[in-house]
Amino acid sequence: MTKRTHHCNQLTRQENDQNVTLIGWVQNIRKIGKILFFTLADKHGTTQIVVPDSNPNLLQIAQQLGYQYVVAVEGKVRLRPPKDVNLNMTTGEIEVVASQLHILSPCADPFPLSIDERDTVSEHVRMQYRYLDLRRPSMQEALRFRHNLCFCVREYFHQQGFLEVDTPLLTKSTPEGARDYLVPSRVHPGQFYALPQSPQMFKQLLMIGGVEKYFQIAKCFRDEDLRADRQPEFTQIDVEMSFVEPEDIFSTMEGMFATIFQRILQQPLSTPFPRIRYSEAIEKYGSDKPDLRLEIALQDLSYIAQNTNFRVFQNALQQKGVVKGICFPNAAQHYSRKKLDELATAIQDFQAKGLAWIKIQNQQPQSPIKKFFSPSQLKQLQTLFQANENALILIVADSPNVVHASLSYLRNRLAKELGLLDDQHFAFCWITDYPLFEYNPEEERLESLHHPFTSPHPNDLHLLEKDPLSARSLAYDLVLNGVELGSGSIRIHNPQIQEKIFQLLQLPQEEIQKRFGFFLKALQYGTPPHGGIALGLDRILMLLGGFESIREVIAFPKTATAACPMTGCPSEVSDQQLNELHISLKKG
RNA sequence: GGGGCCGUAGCUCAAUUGGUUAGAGUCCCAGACUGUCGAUCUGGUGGUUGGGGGUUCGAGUCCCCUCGGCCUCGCCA
Repeated sequence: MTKRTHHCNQLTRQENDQNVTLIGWVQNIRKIGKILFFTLADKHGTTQIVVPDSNPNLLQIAQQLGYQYVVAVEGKVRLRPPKDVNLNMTTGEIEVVASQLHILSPCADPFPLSIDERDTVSEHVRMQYRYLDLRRPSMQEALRFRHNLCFCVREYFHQQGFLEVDTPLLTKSTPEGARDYLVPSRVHPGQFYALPQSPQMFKQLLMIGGVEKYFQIAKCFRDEDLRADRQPEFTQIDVEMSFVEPEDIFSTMEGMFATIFQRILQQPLSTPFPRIRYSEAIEKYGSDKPDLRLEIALQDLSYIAQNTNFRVFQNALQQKGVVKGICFPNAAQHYSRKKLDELATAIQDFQAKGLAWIKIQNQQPQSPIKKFFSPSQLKQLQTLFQANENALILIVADSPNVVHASLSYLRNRLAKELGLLDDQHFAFCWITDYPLFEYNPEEERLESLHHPFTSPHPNDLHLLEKDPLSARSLAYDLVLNGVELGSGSIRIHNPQIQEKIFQLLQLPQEEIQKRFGFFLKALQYGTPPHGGIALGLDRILMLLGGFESIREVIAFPKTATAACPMTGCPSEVSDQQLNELHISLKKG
């Protein structure tokens, strides 16, 4: 095959007069009289090729060229006439005068999408022809970005003395948590492997195995409904360390991000990241994944509300609810009655029954509920929210969960609508001191908030029996710009405590042995204190790269229904395959 | 499982209150053009309006079902 001597972003006036060979895809052909120009593109860039009128045989071959043909061009570099220099191209000072053209591969017509970045192509078509979509420079850049970041992560952990260890993809189903993807066993009729939701138990077993510092860029699988930032298979930066406390994990990960920012983004990153206790995050921002690009916090006005005549506030407070609000300066004129109604409708998703609002306009509070407040109460409100002219205060009265979910949503939504969020700014924070358990009212039992291997907070061990819901854990989340990047914890290394947790989760002894027996056994043989974290690699790339969806940083992503329009998976399989797997399908 | 938006030429879109033969740009084909670079100019090809059913004199438009895409609530230890 013809070998290329240069790539398509390489030639400058330095190479003037040199004989070169380039190989690439034909981008666009311009025929002017008897001269023919075309742009040749490879992954590095583009170069203009001229087929001169002095070579009729070559022109004849050039006539056969079409969009996205793969062609090898032999020719001589020459400087363009000064008036025809194209400053938009790296190679715009030169062109290659073709002496030979070899069509290596023609391209089917019609071409199903445009490679040109200036054109928009629907995402469905992009997914169907992902291999063509990938030819777009922005997608090449996204793939390179992902590679560079992974490379940087591996180098960082390597230098810190970590070992990257592969863990199995065919493993044991451990209910609790997300729905598993199952793989039927041919050799064991009626039995199934599960694809890992995370390598959780394996990385702990590696600690028991004396590895001390483990990391892995690990594929994980969860059979749950999708979102813009959720795929059925995704990638985690998975980390586990022995003999550590939370702060050791924090500084290790901060070091990783500092390295990424320095090498990949070439911008400074301020460390350490702020640490915020879970309870404080909920009180101040209504969420355990606050967007700290925005300083505005929620305010509790229950003490004012309880003295007003407003029935809605009274009722909420009587039912152990709260009245809280959030104030946006300079927002009043942007929110008409109609838009405020839309906000009220939107928070119905979170079971909120209503939205109260106050605008400060012409130095006066304007509000449908103004009549329920005395002048001094209005004054108190304005002071509490530091509400100046043109401020907009949004208030929700309900149970704490509803109030926090609603106001957190409104905080994010208005910040976005008002253009207060700079996507070039990266605000990290650690959320700490999570509760160990939450109550599942449907199953009438406790559930682990993080996972059942999470160590209780040492100061709260005494609460496990009498008030488990008040017990804190040594779990933590890392949040970036309002998105949860991942979570981790210090693990339980004491088999008695681990068994105690399983009991509190009301797992029957038999069940515990069946699911986790091997793991409890392992804990008995000298388990080092250990802990770790797992971060969503795709989400990190999405945020640092300024993408709207993690699909943009995954070469071959799936749709919202977990399908692939390109390969057509999932798909039916033959009866023979099913027979071998001892599976019969339900009719209907 | 629920809610919202969407589906018209290969691609990106338009089509008035339900009213003539569903248009435009681009792509492709042919011709013209000796410095273009999203070339330009002239002409041409290209349609099961996602699919099925219904209402109507008449459906891209209204109704029902269905398929597909995107967003979102629930869900995601």
